[in-house]
Amino acid sequence: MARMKDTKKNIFDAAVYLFAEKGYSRTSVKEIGKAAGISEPAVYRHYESKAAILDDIISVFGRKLKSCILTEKQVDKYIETDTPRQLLERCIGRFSQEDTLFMFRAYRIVYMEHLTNQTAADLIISQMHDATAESIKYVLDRLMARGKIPTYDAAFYAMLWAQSMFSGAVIWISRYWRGEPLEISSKRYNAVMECVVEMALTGRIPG
Amino acid sequence: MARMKDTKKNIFDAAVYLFAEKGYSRTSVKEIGKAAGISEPAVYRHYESKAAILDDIISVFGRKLKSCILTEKQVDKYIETDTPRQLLERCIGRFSQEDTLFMFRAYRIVYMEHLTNQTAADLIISQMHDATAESIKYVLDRLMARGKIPTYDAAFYAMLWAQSMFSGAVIWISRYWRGEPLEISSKRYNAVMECVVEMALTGRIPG
Amino acid sequence: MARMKDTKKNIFDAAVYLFAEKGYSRTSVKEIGKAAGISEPAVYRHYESKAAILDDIISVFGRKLKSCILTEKQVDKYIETDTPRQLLERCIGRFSQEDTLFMFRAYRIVYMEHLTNQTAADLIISQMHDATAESIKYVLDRLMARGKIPTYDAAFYAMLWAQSMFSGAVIWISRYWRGEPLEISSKRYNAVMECVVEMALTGRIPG
Amino acid sequence: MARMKDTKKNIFDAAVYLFAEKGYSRTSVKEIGKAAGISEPAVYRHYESKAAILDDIISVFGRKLKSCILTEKQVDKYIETDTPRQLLERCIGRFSQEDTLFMFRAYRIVYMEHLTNQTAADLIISQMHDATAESIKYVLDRLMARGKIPTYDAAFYAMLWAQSMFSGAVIWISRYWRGEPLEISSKRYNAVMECVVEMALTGRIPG
DNA sequence: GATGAATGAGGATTCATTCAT
DNA sequence: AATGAATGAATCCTCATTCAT
Repeated sequence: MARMKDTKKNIFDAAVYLFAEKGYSRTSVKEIGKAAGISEPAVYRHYESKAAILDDIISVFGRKLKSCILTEKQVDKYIETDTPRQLLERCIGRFSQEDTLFMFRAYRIVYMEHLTNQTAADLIISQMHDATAESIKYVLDRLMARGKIPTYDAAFYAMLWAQSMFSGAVIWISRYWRGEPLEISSKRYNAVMECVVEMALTGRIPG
Repeated sequence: MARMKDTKKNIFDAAVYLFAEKGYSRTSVKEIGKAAGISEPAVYRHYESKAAILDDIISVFGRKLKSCILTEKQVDKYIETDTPRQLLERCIGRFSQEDTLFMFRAYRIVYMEHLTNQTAADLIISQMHDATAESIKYVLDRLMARGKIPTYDAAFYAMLWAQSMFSGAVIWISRYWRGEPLEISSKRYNAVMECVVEMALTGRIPG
Repeated sequence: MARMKDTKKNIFDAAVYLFAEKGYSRTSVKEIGKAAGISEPAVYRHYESKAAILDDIISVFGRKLKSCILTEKQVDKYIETDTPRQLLERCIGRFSQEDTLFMFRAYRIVYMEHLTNQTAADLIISQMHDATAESIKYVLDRLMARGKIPTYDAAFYAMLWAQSMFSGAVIWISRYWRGEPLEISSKRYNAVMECVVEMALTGRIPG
Repeated sequence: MARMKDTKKNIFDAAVYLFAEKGYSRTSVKEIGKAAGISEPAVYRHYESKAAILDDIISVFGRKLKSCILTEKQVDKYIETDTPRQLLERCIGRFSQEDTLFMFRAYRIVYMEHLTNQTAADLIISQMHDATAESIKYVLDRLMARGKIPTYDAAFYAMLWAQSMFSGAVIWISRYWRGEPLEISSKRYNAVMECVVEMALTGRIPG
């Protein structure tokens, strides 16, 4: 039924909003219900527990995040047609416009919880960090093999890149939450990432 | 009275341990009291509220952190005697042996709370990130001015460096908390930082 | 409609099973519905409330129980053809094979609830205990009048008999519920009842 | 501190009263607190959980009950000085005046819960029933060995006796709860037990 | 006739904090 | 200076029941 799906979506959205705003443990199920336009117990029709909502959020976040990381197959395909710069820019990982707000909030949630939530921790370390670094390393290796970029320690640079993305995202989000206009935070973040790409292309610090 | 100071120290230490282990909101004042060897209400003799303990921890953390960032004065002094590599390695920011465990835990706490705690957020963004980047930029600028290192975009590289330190610390701590032996996490972190220094010296990605 | 009757029967059976297994108040209407293969609100089509289901169970149980107690008419009939032992064995009260499981469970339910449920309490005291004792007393009186068994205090012995049946049933059921094989519990119970009959016949404790 | 012990005693007493009156699951912690003159959370200062209160009640009940069952040592001692009737009357198991009300209520509680509470079930079956029967069998055996009572199947009669006590207690309590004056219920119970003793002495049904 | 959705009332339990001692 | 006791508020969650569809 459309109704049910709507309500579940409302709960999900409300929880994403509230968890991001106040933190998981500071948000009560009652508030979630209220924000979703239903009563507290009604929440339990759709989610087994408060924790289940968080799990759902984390898992959706993880899935969307994963889809931003280039697979080897994708790299193999794009490398044939993209310029090196185009290919590397694909690695910066941008979310579709419509997902941005969700990702934004989910990022924050996962961040807050990752030190006490196993799944969130795995997500950040394994997926956001390690998988991203691996994917970038693959791209760099392929470009080096084809002589498209200078040769250097791809593993190290991939890790630096991943850390920069990771860390940049946190800083960027935090600034935004503290009131900095989105465009400015965003611009800062992008400026750094541009340089990161530049460095990958030339093998040297720009400037 | 010495006794009182001891007790306050015990509360502080107990809170650091517990907040790091379970998170601020999942730790009860009762537990803190118990771990400090006193009763729950006794905690209120020394701290006005639970939040006051957190504030204290964050502020101590901030102070210690700040002392790791080189001031311009210090840079001006060291630059006369250190080799470039020595000077840059001072920027990596290591804590004295005896503070390591505290910093370790406080890092975690500040991290968990920084998205809902203004002070913690300021600390991370302004101090850990911006101040660190600024300090490094100053070092790079001075070294470039003296022709000791190649010329490149010092502002960008300082930011990359700061992000790497910042992000590395998170990953490193998380891995440790998830059970990875300290030496391994630590070695990974150091390896990356070595490369960061190397890059600063040569202006190019190593390898 | 046959369908409707079936559904009601399903609800009844499911409730008997669940109430016996977990107790009335620990069983939710949802569970009953689920076990009956229907939805929660559908239960209310057939029973006004949860309590109404319990009432139904107790009343069915009471009816079946009553049919096990010999009426004076029956006694007057059987006494002409049965041996004293045969007649007394009729008083032990056995359920038809097909009802055993239901009685078993209902016994348990009535037992659990009889201290807070008026109907159940009446059932146990008036019917199970008093009516049984009365019926047995009638049998003993008739047998004594005919000189078939020795003369003794029939009222007292009938009460002892009833108590033994009653108490034996509880113990027997409890042992079974705790995992003792049915045959063993059953054998123990029957052994005692055999002796009870023997005593009634001889007027003395056997052995 | 006297205060604490008082409060815990109050909680205990309130719980005994309420559990007996309404059943364990129909009684809320709030009610217990109120009846004990404290707030709901204060109950948790003294008992870990609602279940812990029940456990305490059952355990106290069990202890008092046990002290009513004659040990072999006691039997060996009393047999030297008591008349057979005196010794057998010791087996009927009476509680001290001051404990009567508690035992009364606890009996009811244990009864209600014994079908879903392991400890209560063990208590009833192992202790109330089996241990009582064993103790009585020991007494009968000793009296027979000394030729003080006729020889008969002591095991069977001990079980009959135990069942009668057990069942009698339930009936007696239920009648009382339903409004029958205590003296009448009590007199009925005692009358039956007198006959039980008489039978044990003579080996035949009295009257 | 049946069900998905919803809810008000209430359940056990935890917690930060206060206060009398 | 320290604590045992107590509490109001809030938390997550369950349940019997109703109602629109």
